[in-house]
Parts: sequence; structure tokens; C-alpha cells
Amino acid sequence: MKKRCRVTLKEVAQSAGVSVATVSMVLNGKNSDRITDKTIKKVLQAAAELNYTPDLNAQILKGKASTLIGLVIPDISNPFYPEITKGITDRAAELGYNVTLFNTDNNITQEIFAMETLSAMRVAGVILCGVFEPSNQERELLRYLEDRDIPVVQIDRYDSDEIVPYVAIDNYAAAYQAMEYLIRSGHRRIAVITPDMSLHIIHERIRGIYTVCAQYGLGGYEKFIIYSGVKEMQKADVPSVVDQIVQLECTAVFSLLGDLFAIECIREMETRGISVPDDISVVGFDDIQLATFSHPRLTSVHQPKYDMGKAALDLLCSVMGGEIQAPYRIIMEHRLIVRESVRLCSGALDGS
Amino acid sequence: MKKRCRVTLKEVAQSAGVSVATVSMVLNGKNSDRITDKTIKKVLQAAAELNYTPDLNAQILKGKASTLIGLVIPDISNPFYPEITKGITDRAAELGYNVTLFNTDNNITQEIFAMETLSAMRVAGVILCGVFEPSNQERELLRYLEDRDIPVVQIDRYDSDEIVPYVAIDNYAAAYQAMEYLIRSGHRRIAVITPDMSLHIIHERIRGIYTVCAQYGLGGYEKFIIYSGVKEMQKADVPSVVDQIVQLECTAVFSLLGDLFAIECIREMETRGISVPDDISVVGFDDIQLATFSHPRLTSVHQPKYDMGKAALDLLCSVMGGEIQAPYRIIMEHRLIVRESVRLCSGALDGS
DNA sequence: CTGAAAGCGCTTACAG
DNA sequence: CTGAAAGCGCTTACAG
Repeated sequence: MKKRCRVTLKEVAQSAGVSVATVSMVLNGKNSDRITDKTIKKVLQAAAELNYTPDLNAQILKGKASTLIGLVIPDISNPFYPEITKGITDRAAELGYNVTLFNTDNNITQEIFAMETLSAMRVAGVILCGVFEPSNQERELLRYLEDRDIPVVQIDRYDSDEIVPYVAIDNYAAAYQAMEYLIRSGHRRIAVITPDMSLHIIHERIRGIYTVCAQYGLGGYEKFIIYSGVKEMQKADVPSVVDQIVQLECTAVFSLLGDLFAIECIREMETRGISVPDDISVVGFDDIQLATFSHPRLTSVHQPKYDMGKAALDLLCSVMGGEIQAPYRIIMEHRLIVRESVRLCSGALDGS
Repeated sequence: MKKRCRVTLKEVAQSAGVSVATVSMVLNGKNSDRITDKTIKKVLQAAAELNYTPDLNAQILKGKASTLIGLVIPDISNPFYPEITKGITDRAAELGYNVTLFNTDNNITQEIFAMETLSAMRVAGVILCGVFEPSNQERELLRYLEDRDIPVVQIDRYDSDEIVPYVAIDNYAAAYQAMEYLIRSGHRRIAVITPDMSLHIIHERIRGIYTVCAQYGLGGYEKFIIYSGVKEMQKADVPSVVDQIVQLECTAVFSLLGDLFAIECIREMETRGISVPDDISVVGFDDIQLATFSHPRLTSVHQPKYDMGKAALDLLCSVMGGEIQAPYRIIMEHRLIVRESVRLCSGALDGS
């Protein structure tokens, strides 16, 4: 199992009858004003004939800046991430970076492994949508990167102590707004489906919900919070969640678990003869493409995923350039997209 | 803009009071049976204290096999690709490979750029879902990789001359089966929406369609083929495509452009008062997640995307290991998933 | 049991 | 205008 042999500078030099230094110079266009046209031509021709491609590993070893960016996300097959990823890779391509993709499956062990690999690769930086569980290990990991001088930014999921710059939406305000919309539509018994609490952004959303509830005089709201007990949606959890919604006699549901879970719940309700939005209204989070095509079309909190990806890459470049340090955040604009899954009840408030 | 300094073997050696060779050996566990436990302990401790991480670039330069795989696809935000990608990255993680992602946006220039970068990176191999347009440039690109001894396999989209091993479904049979289903459901005027013909797999599908039509005595089928003129679906193309479907007085549509385009057509029809499947039946291709959630739920040709990804990585490993050479193909099983978007007409044939 | 030395493929001062 | 040499961070025979 020998290493495949590739054409080296030396071979090009021999073929062109010059030194490797000369070849290197003409290929990099350095000092090329001081090199004969004839030599240049010879070198270029030899390189082309031999199919020469420079070895990036060697170049980086010599001190060339790495163009590799590590992207660490939970799961590319979850519809929330491809758009973010496209934003990142598009901007990366524009700027001359390449991105290496790691899925953690929300598993800290895989996240640690990804970071170790990225560190060994000497990536220029990493964009992280972390696992955050257990949170002490997540922080250890961030320290691990810091110890190794690896620039990192977070996207979507960030930490409360903000030791890393991040781009995200204002989760507090987004949840507040969606919940207020439900309340003003006349709903009073609104179930909130939420993943476990290890994510700070979920805390933020819950905080927004409590705040708006207090504002509208809806006390004792805890009982309407349904913990699904998972970080990502599991289809198997849907029936028991719907059981609870029914038991709680809710007229509306707000899914902090994202649109897919919301839509699965709608489907489960429909099979039970519960109509959406006539019997129960539903609001999702993230506004993935599916929300547009579901039936009824889903009202959801839009996150500008593609733009968040672009912004994350730009932010990473800034921290790589040393222009920015934590704490630093970029808050993107969310939007409540009203579609067809919420019904106006009798108690609806006018205006807004 | 100096290179960030990372801890090197030399520093660890100094700190531990031994030579770099010794450090290298204990860290790699080589000849460690011949090294004192005390030395090992010293080295390990020094490495940990200094946050040492080996430099993969240097290791690869020294002949270590690269663990990087290049994945080149049209667009990660197209729902067809994330699942493929997950299959690839999952299997890659199992086997100790990492994957670097490139989107071509179906643009040969970007594909060329991706290949050049991958070549410079000295990747272990590449998995390609190519642009194929213009096809001479695509072949040139394949030769480019061959010249540089870079193992490559194709996924989903492959070439007619099979100079590269690939994994795909039997596109001929899949289209044949879907079309036959439509015919046996009683449809005779079936519009086929197809992208431009630069893709061999589309040729295959069309061939399947012609064959089954001939078999059932449906001659002169060309007039029902609607060329959308694009490789990927453009929402803007939908209205004119629906115009043609109506003009052709079709009772069914088969979208070779994929499910998303099919669903967009359904939506456009519904806004025109054409009901699916009552007035017009629709069959999609690929069976993306959306097909399950659309209204009506879409009958579609299922491609085992995740498994295709896994298979592609395994295949790549085989060609990297020299065990396999082109021509070689892995044909995955497709399946026609019957849901709600096709109506049984009066002329339906029994059986099957 | 451990170290000195060569070399992987490059680039970059420094000579000439 | 071009080349010889050092060195990036490693690993691997080869000494001792």
C-alpha cells in the first residue's frame, strides 16, 4: 500500500532543465519579472506535460495559510442544515476556502472526534453548531480549540457565557412574537413542545414564552410545557406528545422542536380526527421548505438559514483575521410567517 | 499574517527531555514495547500539558495515507443530496475518512475548480455527481483525475462509456415501471417532463418510457415529451410547463425532474382549478421527504439515497484499494411508491 | 532502549 | 537572471 506517486517540483525542474526554486517561482508568479520568458515557457510546458499539481500539504507545512474550514453540525439530512451549509460553502467558495463536513448526530463523542481531526488538519477555522450536552464537555471542547489557537464561531446554537462569537436569531424575541400571535388570535391554552433544556437557545425561547404569558395575564404556564425529552424530533415521540396536547385540552400548539415535528403532530392529529387549524392551531419553528408544502401550510418562525451561513463564514474570517473577539454576536432577523395552520378564535384581540 | 504557531514534536521532546524520534514512536505506539514505561509516561505527560496535536499535513507529506475524501455534488440545498451526503459521511466516519464538500451548481467551471483543489489537497479519492455539460469537458475532467492517479466514483449521474465506476439505480427500469403503472391505471396521454438531454441517466429514463409505450401500442410518443430546458427545477418554469400539459390534453404527468418540480406543478394546477389526481395524475422521481407530506401525497420512484451514499463510499474504498476498476457499477434497487397522486381511470387494466 | 540523520514536497532568503 | 541550501513537522530506517 505505497503512497500514490504524484509529480513533484523536482521532476518538473529536471524536465525543464532548471532548478526547483525557479520552477516554484514561476508557478507562483513570484519574482517572475526577473525570469526570462524562455525559462517561464519551458517550465510551464514541462508542468503541463507532466500534469503537475502542487502539493497543498507541503505548501501549508511551509507556512501557507490553510484554506480548509471545518463545519460541524448535528445532521446534514435534517432539513434545517443544508441551507445553512449552502450559505457557508457558497461564501467559502467566493473567498477561496473549502469546507469539510462533520455530523455529530448530537453526540458529544462524535463532536470531540471531529474537533480532534480538524485540529490535526490545521484548519483555518471552524463553524460549530454544537451538541451542548453534557455542557461541561462542550465547554471543555471550546477550550480545547482555544488552547490550539483554532478560531471558531457558533451558528444557531450558542452558549450563555458567549466565549465564542456566534450568529443566530433573537430566540427570545422570536418565541415571544409567535406566542403573542397565538394569544392575540384568541388562544389561551397553548401547548409548547420543547426538547430537553440543555440548549441555551431553548431557554431563551421559553423565557420569551413566559414573558409574553405573564404580560397577557396567563399565569401558571408551566403545565403547558411539554418536554419531548429529545433534542431532535423522533417520529416515535409524536403520539405521546399528541396525547398530552389533547389531555391538556389545548387549542393551540407551538413546536420549539421545529417544523418537521409540528407537521408530524398535525398528521397524527388528523388521523385522530382532530382538524388543524379548526380544532387545534399549530405554529412551527425554523420555516423549512416543507412548511410551504404541508397541509395546511404551516405558520412558522422563519430563520434566514442561508444568510446565517454566509454571515457565519464572514464572521469566522473576521476572527481569523484577529479583527473580532468574543463576546461578539450577529443577530439575524427572524420573521413570523403566517400561513394556514392557525385559527382566529372568538376571543381574538383586534389590531396587530 | 504569520502562521499560527502550534506545538510541535520538537517542543514536546524538549519538554520531556528526549528526542523527537522517541516522542514520535510513543505517540504512534510503534516499538512502544521497546521503550521504558517511564519514558512513555514522561512523553505522554509533556504532550498533554502542551496540548500537542500532530500535524496531519506533515504526516501526509511523510507518506501517511490521506483520509480526506472529496464530495462533489450540484447543490446540497437540493433535498436529493443531503441524504446521499449523510450516507457518505456516516460510512466515512466509520472508516476513518473525512469528507470535503463542493457544490458545483451544475456549473462545469466550478466543478473544474473543485477537482483542481481536491487534487492539490491530495485527497484519497473523490465521489462525484457531475455536471455533464458540456460533456466533453466532463470527460476531460475525468481524464484530469486519471492523469493524477486520483480514484473517483460517480453517484446517481454516470456516463454512458463507463470509464468510472458508479452507483446508481436502473434508470431505464425505474422509468419503465412508473410509466407502465400510469398506463395500466388507464392513462393514455401522459406528459413527461424532462430536463435537457445532457444527462445519460435521463436518456435511460426516456428510453424506458419509449419502450413501455411501444409495448402498449402507444406510438408517436415524442409529442408528449416536455423539455423544461433546465437541469434542475426552476420554479419560474412551472407555469409554461403546466400550459403545455393542458394544451396536450394529458390526464397524467411524469416528472423526470424530480419530486419538487412535480409538487410545484400540482400546486400550479390546483390554483388553476385542476384537481390532482381527479383531473390530472402526477408521478414524481426520487421520492424526497416532501413527497410524503405534499397534498395529495406524491406517488414517486424511490431512490435509496442514504444507501447509495454508503455504497458509493465503499465502492470508492475498493477502487482506492485497487480491487476494482472501471467498468464497474453497483445498481441499487429502486421502488415505485404508490401514494395518492394517481387516479385509476376507466380504461385501467386489471392485475399488476 | 534511545538518538542522529535523511527525506517527504515545498518556499524563501541568500548567493552569485 | 538562476541555483544551492535551509527548514516547515513529521517518520523511519539505521546506529549505538
